[in-house]
Amino acid sequence: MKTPGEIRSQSHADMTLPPRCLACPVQASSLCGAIGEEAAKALAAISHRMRIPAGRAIYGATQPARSFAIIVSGVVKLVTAKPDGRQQIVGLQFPSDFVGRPLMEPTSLSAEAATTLELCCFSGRAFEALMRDHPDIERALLKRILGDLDRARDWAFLLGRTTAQEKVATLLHVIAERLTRPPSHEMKDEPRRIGLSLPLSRMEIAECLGLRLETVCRQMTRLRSQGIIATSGRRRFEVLDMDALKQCAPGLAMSTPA
Amino acid sequence: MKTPGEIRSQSHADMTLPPRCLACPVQASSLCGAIGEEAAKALAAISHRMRIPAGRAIYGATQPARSFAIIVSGVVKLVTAKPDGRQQIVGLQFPSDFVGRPLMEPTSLSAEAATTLELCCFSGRAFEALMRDHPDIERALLKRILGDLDRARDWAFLLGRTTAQEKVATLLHVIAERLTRPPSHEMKDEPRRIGLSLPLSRMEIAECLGLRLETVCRQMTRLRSQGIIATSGRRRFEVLDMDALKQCAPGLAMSTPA
DNA sequence: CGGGTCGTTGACTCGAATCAATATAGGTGG
DNA sequence: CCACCTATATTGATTCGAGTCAACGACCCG
Repeated sequence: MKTPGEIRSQSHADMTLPPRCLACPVQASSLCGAIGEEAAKALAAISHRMRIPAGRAIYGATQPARSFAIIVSGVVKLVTAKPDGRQQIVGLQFPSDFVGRPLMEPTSLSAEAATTLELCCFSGRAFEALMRDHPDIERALLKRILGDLDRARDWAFLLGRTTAQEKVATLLHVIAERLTRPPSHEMKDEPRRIGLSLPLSRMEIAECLGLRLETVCRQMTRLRSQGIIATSGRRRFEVLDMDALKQCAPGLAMSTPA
Repeated sequence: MKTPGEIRSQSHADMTLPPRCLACPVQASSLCGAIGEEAAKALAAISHRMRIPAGRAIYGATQPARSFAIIVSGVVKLVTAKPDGRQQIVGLQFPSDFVGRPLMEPTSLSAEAATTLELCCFSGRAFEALMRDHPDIERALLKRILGDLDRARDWAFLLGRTTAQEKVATLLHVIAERLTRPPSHEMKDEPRRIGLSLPLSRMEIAECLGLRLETVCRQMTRLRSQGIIATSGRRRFEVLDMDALKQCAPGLAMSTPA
């Protein structure tokens, strides 16, 4: 590794963000958009794009990988599995979210690609070193983790205090919100109808919500018969009436990214 | 690494930790024990002890208080309440845990004293300023928040994938663990029997676990009839067989503090 | 010592789980 | 390209755990 001398500070002035950053769909709403220009350039210098197929584990028991990433496209599911076979998806990470556990030892939690992913990766060592040099990176990360914490707690409310109907409606609403505005768009004329590709199977939805897959099916059938959503094929689905969907969901502060 | 400012470290050198810190039961296991001596002294300089009666809100909708604290004794419950009246306790904070939301706007989450509390408080502004000057404070905080995040996700597993029996057993186990070793004691000869004062009412336990209070009662009765726990009065309870209790609880990585 | 809150227990209901049978999508090889 | 095949999704019938409603009992306060 280069000594932290002249190269870093001097050549930063004329360094420019690489084209992939300038064209990055999540730049504005991700960690890189929340830090100073100099830090952003330094971060860009250690980043590389990576494409990961659906189903692959990013980290977990098998791979305690000390490497971090920002999601450019796709969805990551965070799974806890217990020895007796039960498992629960305890969180979803969407484009612009951060994935990884800087400073912390790996736990029983694992992260898997729910869909094909495009990641902007940072090697663990380099990222942690950069955090030390650039306080604003550390601060931005802290804010983001605090956002994750809020969402984890909203998730707990969802699991503890709602009916199957509300659970399914809320999850679909969150997915629709997070996947239809890849960059944190201002909510202009929010369209009533939107169509998208569901990043999760019925089984995975059930694992998110602490339900059985049959129950998820039934609730989706119900929402379909109420004219709130439509589905075709296994993954394509459409929100026909966003307001009605929101109606079915309790509180939900979950949608807002960190 | 200690290039910046001999002056600072020198003037701090003759400062000493106040007596209340030296005698503090949670010093070693809390944030202050995870930072450098200089930072610890600076933190001590802006801290003050505060006693809060059970039931009082620490922050929340009513009081978006920008002030932070470390719990010296007592238990804090984190509550989300929705307009329709439903509410869920989404986390408990025990002695040595950090309470507050630096850098973040207040949310719908509120924190309340479950028992009488003894807090070591920091004014929000001063603490945030100190974070800027002392990277190790910020780093320690980040680690702690990551620990909270893990626990929040364990909580989600508990709510989503377990029976009423397991929920109650797990919560009692966590409470017993966290309240019987105020400082992070090494697990020596873990006693089979321990007695303590339950920090939560049956109703609050139910709110933690997404259950009804009658269900909590029934499960406690069951554990009692199995000879695993004993209760007397409303708040006093005793673990008669720690192993059996652990047996009833699934995974639970929840007990370990950040 | 009385009153009210909190806890316990019982009888019954209901929502989601479970068990089981099809139906459909979407990929594969002929 | 089509027919087949398997994983996934849907629907139905039934069971069971937790919720609900209700009564009673115990603790703790003044």
